[in-house]
Amino acid sequence: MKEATLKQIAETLGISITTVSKALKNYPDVSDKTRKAVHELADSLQYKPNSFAVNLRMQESRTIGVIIPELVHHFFSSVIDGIVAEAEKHGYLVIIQQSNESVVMEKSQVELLLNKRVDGIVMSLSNESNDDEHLKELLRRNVPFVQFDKISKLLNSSKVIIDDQKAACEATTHLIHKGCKKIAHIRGPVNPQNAIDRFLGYKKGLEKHDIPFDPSLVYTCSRVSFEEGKAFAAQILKEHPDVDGIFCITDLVAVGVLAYFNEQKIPVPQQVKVIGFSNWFMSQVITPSLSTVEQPSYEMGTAAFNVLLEEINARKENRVREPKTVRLETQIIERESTRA
Amino acid sequence: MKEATLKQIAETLGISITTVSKALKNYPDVSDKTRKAVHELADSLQYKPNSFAVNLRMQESRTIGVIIPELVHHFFSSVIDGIVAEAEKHGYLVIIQQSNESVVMEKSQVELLLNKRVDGIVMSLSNESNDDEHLKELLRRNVPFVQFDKISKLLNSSKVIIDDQKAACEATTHLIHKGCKKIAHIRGPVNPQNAIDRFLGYKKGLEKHDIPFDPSLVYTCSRVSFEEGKAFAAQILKEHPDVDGIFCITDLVAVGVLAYFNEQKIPVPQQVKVIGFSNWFMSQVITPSLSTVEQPSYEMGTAAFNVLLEEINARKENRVREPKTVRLETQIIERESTRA
DNA sequence: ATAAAAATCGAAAACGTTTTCGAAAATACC
DNA sequence: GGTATTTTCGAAAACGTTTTCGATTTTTAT
Repeated sequence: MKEATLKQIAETLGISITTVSKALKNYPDVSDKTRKAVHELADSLQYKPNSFAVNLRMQESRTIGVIIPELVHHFFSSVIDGIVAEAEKHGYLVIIQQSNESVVMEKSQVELLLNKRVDGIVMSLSNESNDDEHLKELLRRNVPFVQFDKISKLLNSSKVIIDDQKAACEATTHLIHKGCKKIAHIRGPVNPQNAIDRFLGYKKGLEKHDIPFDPSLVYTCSRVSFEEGKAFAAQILKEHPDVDGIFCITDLVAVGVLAYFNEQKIPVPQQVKVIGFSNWFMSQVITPSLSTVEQPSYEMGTAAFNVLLEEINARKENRVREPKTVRLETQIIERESTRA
Repeated sequence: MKEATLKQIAETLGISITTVSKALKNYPDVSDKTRKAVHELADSLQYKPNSFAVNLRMQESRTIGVIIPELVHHFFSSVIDGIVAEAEKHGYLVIIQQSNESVVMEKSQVELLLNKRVDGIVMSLSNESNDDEHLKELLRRNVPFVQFDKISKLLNSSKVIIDDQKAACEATTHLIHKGCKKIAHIRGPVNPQNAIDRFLGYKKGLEKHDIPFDPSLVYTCSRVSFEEGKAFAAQILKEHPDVDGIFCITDLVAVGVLAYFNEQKIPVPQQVKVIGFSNWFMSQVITPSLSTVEQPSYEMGTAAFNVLLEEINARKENRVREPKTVRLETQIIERESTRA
């Protein structure tokens, strides 16, 4: 049994396709009688407009693409949650792609989404992304496009971000207020803008409180993993036994640090205080619970979709539109790992 | 600047659309000279076939839909990871939908995906799902469809699952082998098949070792949350102070239990041993680390896609195909929470 | 009654592709 | 040279919808 079409309905009712189409969309120029007849038949046949045809005719798919570095990740899955929920409200569907932190994948995925002619793209960059060419291409082709979280600062696109530098400065300040004198920073990889900004925020936090910046206290993750957190914790303890505070690029790393300290029976927060970033769910359930920076992930998702929607609509109406940047607020969450 | 089309290429080259199309697809009946010319022009114009038109013509979108109860969830995001990765290998894109554990949403999302005419649907049921009508409709309309994890057993569709009953029996047995005499079970909601099966497995595990089943030792979650885990831990301790083992429907709940025991300084595993289910990432980083049942989530995703793909191809070739059930292996992972 | 206005309908183009089938051109054969 | 064969090409239909614009019918006004 095939799907019902306008043609079928038209033929069985002895009217034209045009009229059927208009009847279903409640155009004013169709009589009540035929409108009703059409609706009834359509219902009984379970008629659904063929979206392939609608897409072709309307030149839109009501589908957007999202590219993120990693799916199994508390932050990113929360953002996607927000995007999908907001998209659904507006009748859009969401295609998910995962770059696995590789620019090559990222490029081929952008390509793929472009070929699929999605109405727009939301994207958080992979750590490798030093190459902007595929993103510039998006702008050149005037594809609705918004970056979030891990962005390319130079690229003149719409963005949804937090103020990483400010947040990191606040996190560092939090440690200082809790009495830390010698604070290490486990930072993210060199490329991503937010790793850079958080590092700068750490530095600024120190400077503000007249603590000299010591580059040997900065440890750089490559994979930003739990294991790296553990390893760096050990290294920090060996190289700087008097460290009394650690600010980590993200909660996952901080949890690694805590795990090592647990193993070694290093008392947290008494000997060392630890603060993470992003407020992963995990952070509130471990012992000791982890202080962190709340990053409104779900809201980033909804905001990203809404900015994208504006761009989509602008393009549809042939309006020019300046890229827009939405900056969301963060907040320090104090838990056991930094109690005085 | 508009996207290039076959027509454009045909006109500038002074040949027909047909020939351009064939040249690009390397049909044998086009001369080397024109083929080359077409390819060159197409490349320079960055021609990409309009997928809307291709979809309409070919009656397929190379896109599948996935409906899950919850996105921000270690298990489900891992499954999706697997689905997306496998789909990408085969040139398919994946649309994600989230039912938020509501049948109403689930129904409207099935509807939506059907209207979008995705090539197939992969789905894990919401806890509420007692109503099968929308799923039966999928089968009636012969839509390629596979269920995973939380399935409707009665529905004659393809499935990718684990043997929940066996796994739960093994988990219970594990506790018994570690010396537990009085084992409580925090079970999932009443509807989902896997909650039922895990409960049955628990019962069977007890019976096998001649431990009488005591219904008052079974606690039923409604939201399967961390908080519920904490609350039930307290309740168990009050109602059955001599409980020495707890088998939890999932790691999240088990982590709640551990959190409560940590607070109350109840020694785990000395006084009570705890085992969870699913091997969430969290479970290896908490203290004490949580014993659990490894559920191959990523593999469930890849398997689900591959089964779906078989169905899609069968339908394309008008073959009839019996629904297929893939059963994946589980494995007990012993950690600190059940050490003797 | 007729003319003007309003209501109702449908033909046709367009969206861009794929594929069938027959025609034309080029090559081969005798 | 003519015929048979192979290469190369293109017209046209089809996928199913939306929308413009003109035609027809009905209603209202005079």
